[in-house]
Amino acid sequence: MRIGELAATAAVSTKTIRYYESIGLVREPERTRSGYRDYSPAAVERLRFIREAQATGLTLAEIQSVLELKDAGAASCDHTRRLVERHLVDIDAQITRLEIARAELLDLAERADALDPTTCTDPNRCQVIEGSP
Amino acid sequence: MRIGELAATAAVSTKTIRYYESIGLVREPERTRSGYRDYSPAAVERLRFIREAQATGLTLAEIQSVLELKDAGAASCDHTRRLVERHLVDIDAQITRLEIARAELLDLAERADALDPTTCTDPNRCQVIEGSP
DNA sequence: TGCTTCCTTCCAGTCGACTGGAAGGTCATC
DNA sequence: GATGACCTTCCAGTCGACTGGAAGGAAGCA
Repeated sequence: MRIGELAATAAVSTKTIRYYESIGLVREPERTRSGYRDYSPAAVERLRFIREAQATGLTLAEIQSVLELKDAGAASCDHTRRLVERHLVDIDAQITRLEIARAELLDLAERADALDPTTCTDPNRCQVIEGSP
Repeated sequence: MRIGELAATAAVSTKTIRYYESIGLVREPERTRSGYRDYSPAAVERLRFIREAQATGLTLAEIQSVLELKDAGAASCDHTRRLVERHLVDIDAQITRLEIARAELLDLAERADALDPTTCTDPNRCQVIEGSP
């Protein structure tokens, strides 16, 4: 199948497929005599795999390292598991950062509610943001 | 004071200060006869304000809109509060996304633990990532 | 033959917040 | 007058995952 059909089937853009090819995430397909990319049905699976892995938060670089092992025929479960675990640590760190930011923002919002806006006139001071405990 | 001293005092780089000036976040300072930037002590406060606002998760564009109101002498508490509240909604959405991703990853990790790696040999399938319930 | 739709390559831009580096000017100190 | 620290401007690059657009070739149909 040509790139347009693959794109429609896998619900990605043709641009994205060519981009994936350019970074080595999908292999170069056969070409028709006129130079069009000609994909096998397996390409749909590969794109689906990439999208699923992406949905779990893996970056394209991480997905690529899984795919390379898969392509080499290696038992990739172990590698994938390590990647997944590393990513889990990252996600936990991100969540922690966001929760800290969230608490700070809540604090600001409450302080803003408690303040009289007419007293907030010093152009070099904003009582909402400044003056944290 | 010159840019190096300001940078050291406010714990930012000179590059960052010039960048902030280029996007209008800090005003153009006076210049010495030789063309060096010459800052008033108030610049330290402004940078400190920017860094604090940034630490609460506001983007530079958002900080700029607060600063513009402050510079205009307007009562900015109300505007700040709205920005803060909007950002709170964003953060909650981000946290939710991350928690979903986290649950998926945990699931993957458990599945990986339960699998026998020697059965993961089909180069087009990875039992860890695929076959989600 | 013309029209449309699809395909090709290649280059450049997006977002956010900087950072690096080149080429050259200025100031204080030895 | 030489050295070194500091300053100037300007241009380009980073990261990640694409997206836009130009210029031109190919396939199918009336």
